[in-house]
Amino acid sequence: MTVDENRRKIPTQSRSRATVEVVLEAATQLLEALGERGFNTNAVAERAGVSIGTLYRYFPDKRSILTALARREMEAVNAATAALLSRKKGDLAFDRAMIRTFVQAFEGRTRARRVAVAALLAHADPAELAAAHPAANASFVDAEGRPLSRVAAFVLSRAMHGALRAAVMEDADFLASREFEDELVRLGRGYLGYVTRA
Amino acid sequence: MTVDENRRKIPTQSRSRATVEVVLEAATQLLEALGERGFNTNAVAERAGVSIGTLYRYFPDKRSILTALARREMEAVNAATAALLSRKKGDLAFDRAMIRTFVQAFEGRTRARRVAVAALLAHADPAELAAAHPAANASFVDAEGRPLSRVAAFVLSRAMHGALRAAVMEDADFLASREFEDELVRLGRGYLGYVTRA
Amino acid sequence: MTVDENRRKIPTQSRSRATVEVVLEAATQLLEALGERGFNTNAVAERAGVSIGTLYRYFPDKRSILTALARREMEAVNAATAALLSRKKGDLAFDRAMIRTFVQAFEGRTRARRVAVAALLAHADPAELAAAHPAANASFVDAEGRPLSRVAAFVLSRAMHGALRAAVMEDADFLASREFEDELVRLGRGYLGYVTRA
Amino acid sequence: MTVDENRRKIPTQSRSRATVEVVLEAATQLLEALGERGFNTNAVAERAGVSIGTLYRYFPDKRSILTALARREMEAVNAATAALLSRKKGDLAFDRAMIRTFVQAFEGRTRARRVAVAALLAHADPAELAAAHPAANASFVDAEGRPLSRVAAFVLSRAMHGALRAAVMEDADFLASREFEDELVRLGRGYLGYVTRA
DNA sequence: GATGAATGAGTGTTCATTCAT
DNA sequence: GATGAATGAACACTCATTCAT
Repeated sequence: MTVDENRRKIPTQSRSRATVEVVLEAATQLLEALGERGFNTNAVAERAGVSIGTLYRYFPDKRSILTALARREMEAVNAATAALLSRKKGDLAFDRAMIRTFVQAFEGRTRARRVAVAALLAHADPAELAAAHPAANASFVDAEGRPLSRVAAFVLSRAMHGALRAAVMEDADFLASREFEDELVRLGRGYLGYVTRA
Repeated sequence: MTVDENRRKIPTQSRSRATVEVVLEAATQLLEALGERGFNTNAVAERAGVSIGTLYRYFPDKRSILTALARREMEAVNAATAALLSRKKGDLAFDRAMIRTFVQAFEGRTRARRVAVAALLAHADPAELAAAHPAANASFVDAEGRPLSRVAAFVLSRAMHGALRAAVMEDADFLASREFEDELVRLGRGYLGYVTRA
Repeated sequence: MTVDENRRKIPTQSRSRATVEVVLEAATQLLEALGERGFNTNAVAERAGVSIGTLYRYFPDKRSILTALARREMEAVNAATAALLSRKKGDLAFDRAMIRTFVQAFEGRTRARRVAVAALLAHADPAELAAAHPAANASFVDAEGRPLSRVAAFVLSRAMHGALRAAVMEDADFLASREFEDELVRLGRGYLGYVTRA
Repeated sequence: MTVDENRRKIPTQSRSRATVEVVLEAATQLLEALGERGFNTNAVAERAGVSIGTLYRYFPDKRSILTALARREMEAVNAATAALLSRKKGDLAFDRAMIRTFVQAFEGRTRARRVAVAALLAHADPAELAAAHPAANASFVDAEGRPLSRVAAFVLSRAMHGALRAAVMEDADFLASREFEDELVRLGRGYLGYVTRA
C-alpha cells in the first residue's frame, strides 16, 4: 500500500504548498493594489480564500509573509546577477537575456515588490539580509578567470542590484531599453577588467 | 517695515527650524533605540520635548517625519558619490576621504537610517524617489573628460549607492576597511574607463 | 443540511441581536447620564461589557450607534401617531391610550432620546430622514373615510410629531397631562374635519 | 465734542457687531459647505478673517456660535408662525405670504440651518429651548377671538413648526408648492375652529 | 486540521482653548 | 484690544493574534 500512502501524503503536502502559494499570491495582489496600507492579515486571508486561522498555521506572523515575498524577489535578482557575472568573458547574448528576463519579471507587480523589499529592509536584521544573497560569491571570476575577493564580489553584486533595483523603484523609462542593458553589462565587465589590471 | 518684518521673521524662522531639528533628532533616537515599532508620533513629540500639537504644525503626518529623515540620508549619500564621481582622473586621496566620511557618518544611527530609507522606499512614489537624486548627472565625466550619457550616469550613481547602502544594511564587517574603499573606487574607475574604450 | 445550518445560525443570530441590544442599552445609559460628551465608542463598549473590537463588528462607526438609537425613537413616535391618526372617527379612548403610552415611554431617557434625535437630524441626509417615516400615509383617512392626499398626510403626521417631540424636548410640565392629550387629539380631528369640509 | 465721542463709540460698537456678523456668516458658510465636521473654531476664525483670539473675545466657546445661529433660525420660524396664527379669521392672503417668506428664507443654507438647529436640540437644556419660543402665546386667538390656553397655544405653534421644519429637513419636493401652503393654513384653522366648537 | 468571532493594546490625529507677546 | 503659536486631553478606529468550537 505504499502507493496509497504516497497518495495520501503527496496531496497533503501539495495542499500545504498550495495554501502557502495562495496566501503569497493574495498578499502580492493586495500589496500591488493598495500598497502597505492594504496589507493586513485578515485581508490577505480573505482574498486567499482561507480562514485567518489557517493562514496562521502556515505563517507564524505577519512579517513572515512579507519576508517570504521579499526572499523570492531577492532570489530572482540573485539569479539574474549571478548568472550575468559568472560568465567568464563570453556570451554577451546570454547576459542580455538574463537582464531582460529580470527586467520583464519586474515590470509586473512593481509596487508589491517594492513594498516587500522595503519591508524586509526595514525589519530584517542585517544577518538575515546578508543571508538572502548568494554565498556563491566565490563563483565570481575576473577577466582572467581568477575568483574575486569577498569584498570585490560584494561590491560587484550589490552594485548590480543597486542599479537594477533603482531603475524599477524610480520607474525609469529606459528600464527595458537596450542602452540600459548595455550599461549594466559594462558595469560588470568594466569592474572585472579593472580588477584584473590592478 | 523691512526691519520690523525681519525682527519678527528671523526669530520665528529659526525657532521653526529648531523645532524641526529637535523633532527629527528625537525621531532618529527612537528609531535607533527601538526600531520602527518604537516610532510613533506621541513618543516622538514627547522625546522632542514639544507637544503633539506642535509636532503636527511642522509635519503634516507621521510619514513626513520619516521622509524628512530619509531625504537627509539620501543627500548624504548623494554628496559622497557625486564628489567621488566628478573627479576626472586624479586625486584618489580625495575620493578615499569622501568615502570615509560617508562611511563614518553612517556608522552611528545605522538602524535609524535603515528604517528611514526603507520607509521612503516603501511609501514614496517613484517620481519622488528619482527627485531625491541629483540632476547633476551631467557633471559625471568619463576617463577622457566626456560627460556620461543619462543612462550611464544613472547606472553609475545607483551602483555606487547600492554598494554603499548594502554594506550598511548588511552590517558588513569591512564597512570601514581600506579594501572596501579600494573596491568602490575601482567600481567607479573601471566603469568610466570601460565606457571610454567602448 | 438545513438543520445544521440552522443550528449554527440561530444561536449566532440571537447572540448578534443580544450584542446589538447590549450596545444600544449602554449607549442610551451613557447618553442619559452624561449627554453627548460622555458618548464615545470606548466608553460604550466598556459599559456594554464587550470589547471595542466587537462593538465595531456590529456597528461600522460611532454615528451608526446614534442612528440606530434615533431610528428606534422615530419608530416609537411613528407607532403612536399612526395609530392615532388611522382611527376613522371613533374610539377616543384608544387614541388617548396611544398618546399616553408614547408619553410614558418618553418619560425615561429623555436626554438620551433628545441627543439621538438631534444627531440624526444633524447628520442624516434628507432621504434617510424621510424614509424613517411610514409610507403608510395612505392609511390616513379623513372624517368621511376618504384617504388623505400625500401632502395632507405629511402635514398631519409631522405636525403631530412636532408637538409631541417639542413637549419632550422642552420638558413641558404638561407632558403627561390630560389637557395635553386632549389638545393632541383635537389637532388631529380638527385637521381631518377641516379637510373634509374644504 | 459729543459728536467726536459718538464718532468713536459708534464705529467701535458697529465694529463689534460687524465681527459678530462676520463670524456667524463664516460659520454658516462652513456648516453649509462641510456640515458639522467642517465646523471648528479655527476654521471659522480663518474664514471670517479674524484671529482665533478675537473670535473668543466675542463668543465664549464653540457652542455659543451654534446657539447664536440656531436662535436666529428659530426667530425666523417664530415670526412666520406667530404672524400666521395671530390672524383672527381673515386675510388668507397674508398667511400665505408669511409661509412663502419662511419657505423661501429656508431654501438657502438648508444644511447650515439643519445642523445649527440639531446642535441646539442636542446641547441646549430644555429651558433654553422653551425660551426660544415666543412667550406671545397669549396672542393666539381662536375662531371666536378668545385667547388659546397655554397648552393649546403650545400644541398649535409646535405643530406648525414641526410640519414646516420637517418639509425642510426631508427636502420635500412640495416645499414651495401651493398645496403645502394650503395644508398648513388648514392645519391652523382646523385646530382653531375645532377648539372653538369643543 | 480548519474556522472566524472576539479581543484590546495601540496610535494617528483633531481641535477647543489659552496666554505671552 | 488683537494675535496666533502652542498646548494636550481626548477619541475613533485598526488589526495582529488567539482559541473555543
